Amino acid sequence: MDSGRLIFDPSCGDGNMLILGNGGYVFRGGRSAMNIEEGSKRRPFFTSPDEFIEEEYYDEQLPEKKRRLTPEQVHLLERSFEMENKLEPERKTQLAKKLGLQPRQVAVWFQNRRARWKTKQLEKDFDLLKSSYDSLLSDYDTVSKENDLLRSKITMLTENLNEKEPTNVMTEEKAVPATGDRISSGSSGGSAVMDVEEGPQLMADSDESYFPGDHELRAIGGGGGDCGAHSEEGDDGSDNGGYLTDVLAAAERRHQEEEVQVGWWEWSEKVL
DNA sequence: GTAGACTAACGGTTTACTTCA
DNA sequence: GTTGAAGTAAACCGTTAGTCT
Repeated sequence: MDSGRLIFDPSCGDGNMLILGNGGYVFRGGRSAMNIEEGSKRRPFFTSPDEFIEEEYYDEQLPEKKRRLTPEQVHLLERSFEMENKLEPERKTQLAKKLGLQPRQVAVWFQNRRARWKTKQLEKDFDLLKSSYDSLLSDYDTVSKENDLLRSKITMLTENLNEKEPTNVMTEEKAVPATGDRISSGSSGGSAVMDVEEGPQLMADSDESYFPGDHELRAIGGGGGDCGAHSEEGDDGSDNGGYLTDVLAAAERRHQEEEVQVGWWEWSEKVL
């Protein structure tokens, strides 16, 4: 950065050292210099470049305390910052001239302004993520409740079915489409079959934490197959689009990689 | 009088670029 | 022409300290 070269400025009668950085100057040789003068005099940092150059004023100013920029100076700097938050040397010089500031001051102002902007931006991003997370959580609650409802429906319907057809309804192993048809034909909830297909994961993990991490994904993924249930109609358990769906799909894929698949019937036999 | 927020300015570090051997 | 060291300038970061409410 400001390579901080120390030079002796002959224009200063009192032999104060100036620190040169970026071709600019800083009129104090360090923080201790700030205490030399008590802050009884109130005047703008530099009202104009001419005043700065003027030796008498300059000498008077040397041990000056920190001064706030005037509203006009800040306004102009802000406008300039809005146009472009990086400062090319030429623009810096122009601004400095216009504002009656040192180029170094303009550079510092931009630096601090970028830092403030970044902080604000981080706060915004945080709020955005938080609201996204809250909404996801609320979606999950909804889906979870709906899934519970559908599960109890299926339990009820399956019991009814078993009572009516006690023969080997449950014996066929790889007949998910057929069973799906069968069950959905017996109820209004065609989605129930698709939803419950992933049931074991929900059963296993539904009490897991909502917080980020593998467990969360798996917990959400547990309701995962029920992306469809998320929609009000809950018809087909597929492709609702949106972030939630993506997350659930990803969790589902991950889950499939990690765990042995359990067929619907196998699971239903255990659970129901 | 004081605590806390804001902000001008600093020093250190990193990075990109230029110059030169 | 290429390469590595040295120099320079600017950005970023964390911090300090004056100002203001």
